[in-house]
Amino acid sequence: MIQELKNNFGHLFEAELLQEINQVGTYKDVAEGVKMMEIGDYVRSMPLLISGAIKIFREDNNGDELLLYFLEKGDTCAMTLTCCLGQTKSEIRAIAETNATLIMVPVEKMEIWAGKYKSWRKFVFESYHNRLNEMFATIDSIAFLKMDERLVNYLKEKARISEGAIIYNTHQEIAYELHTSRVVISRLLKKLENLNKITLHRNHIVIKNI
Amino acid sequence: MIQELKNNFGHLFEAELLQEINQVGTYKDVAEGVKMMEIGDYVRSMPLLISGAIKIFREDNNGDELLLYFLEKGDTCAMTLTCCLGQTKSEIRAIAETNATLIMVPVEKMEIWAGKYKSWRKFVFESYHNRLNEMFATIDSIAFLKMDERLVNYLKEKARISEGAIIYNTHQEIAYELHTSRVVISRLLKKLENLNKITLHRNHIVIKNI
DNA sequence: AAGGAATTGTAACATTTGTTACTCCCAAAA
DNA sequence: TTTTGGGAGTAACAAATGTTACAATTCCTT
Repeated sequence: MIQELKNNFGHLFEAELLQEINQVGTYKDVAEGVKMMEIGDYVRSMPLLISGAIKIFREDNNGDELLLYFLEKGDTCAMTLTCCLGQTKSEIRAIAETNATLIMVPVEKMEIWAGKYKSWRKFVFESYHNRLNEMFATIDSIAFLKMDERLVNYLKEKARISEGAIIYNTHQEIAYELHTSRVVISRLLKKLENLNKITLHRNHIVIKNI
Repeated sequence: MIQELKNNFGHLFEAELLQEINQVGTYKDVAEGVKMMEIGDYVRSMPLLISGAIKIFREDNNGDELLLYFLEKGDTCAMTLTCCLGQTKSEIRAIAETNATLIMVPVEKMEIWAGKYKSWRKFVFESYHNRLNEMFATIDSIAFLKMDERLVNYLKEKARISEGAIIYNTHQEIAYELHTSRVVISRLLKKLENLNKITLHRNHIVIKNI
């Protein structure tokens, strides 16, 4: 038994299902920055995230992109879940935000286990539920908040994900993820620095008090 | 057997499941404008939509609201699906956009059928998939489009839903659903009228060519 | 018919966000 | 050491959206 499997999913799945996952699943390491799924891709296996974080993007026809949410330990990809069954293409892009480890499960198992294991159904439904809620949060953010508030939320979330007070991003990168321009981000970050909430450095930002 | 059940879901579900739905489900009529679910509500039964349309709203702490998407014939509510299992509260508000008819199924059945019927699992997964895609479309709209384009999309969708070229809404109502102000909507509608795409009237809008 | 409320049109202005342009600074490469 | 390129700061301006105010019209109620 892969120990990480038991550690991260042991409380969710019964022993028999854990055994099955262990047999058919393959362990996989992904380095920070690696693109794990592209818009239009077909999905052949389902990832169970053991450690690290994955960021999920949406992109429009002009190549403008927007960060939707992060996947973390214990999560799975909602896109995969339905793409397998419906044979449809991915609507999102997935990039490793940090180094990540995951277990890949062949898609055929998904439907089989859904009929066989109640705990698996529960896991899948809850995954959907979580993803829907993340989407609601994203919509709230872009619909109801102004850019300065969105930026603060972004910084908080990044700090939480990376488990530290330093965010290693350029202003340009932040601008892409929030779908705005570098100048706007620089402007707002400077305001936050003047409010003594952060300090700015080349290539990184230190969170002090936001 | 309720005839509408067979007509709308007969191609999705096997005979045995249809029988079960028929036995435990209750037929329900909802008049246009009626609020069917409020944010914070607990959900006790699952609706299968037979006819009409239901609009789904998100609202922030200040009472600002935003139209997310419409449910139509053959759809069900994704919120219900997870709220039942997880015993969590609704994150959305549902209002009948037109007169609607639906079949209400007790929540207990959902999980039972998910173990028993492959067609039910397929239906539930596809419902989630459809809802996620609606959410993506909503996010695209508010993140990447300007208000004039959002308004055009809104008018198209409304016309499609109501199956006619006349939209019975005031500018104020449209403003609420798109989360902007009445003046902005009046301004943009007037532009569309000048482009000969619509004609404006008190309490309704005629779509000509958009 | 008169009064009042709701709906729409429109001007003027404020705010937010996006764009362009230029500078300086830092770090890595030559 | 010098060069080069990316990152960041900032001003000036443009565009989109939001706000306030008021007038005109229509419809409903009295």
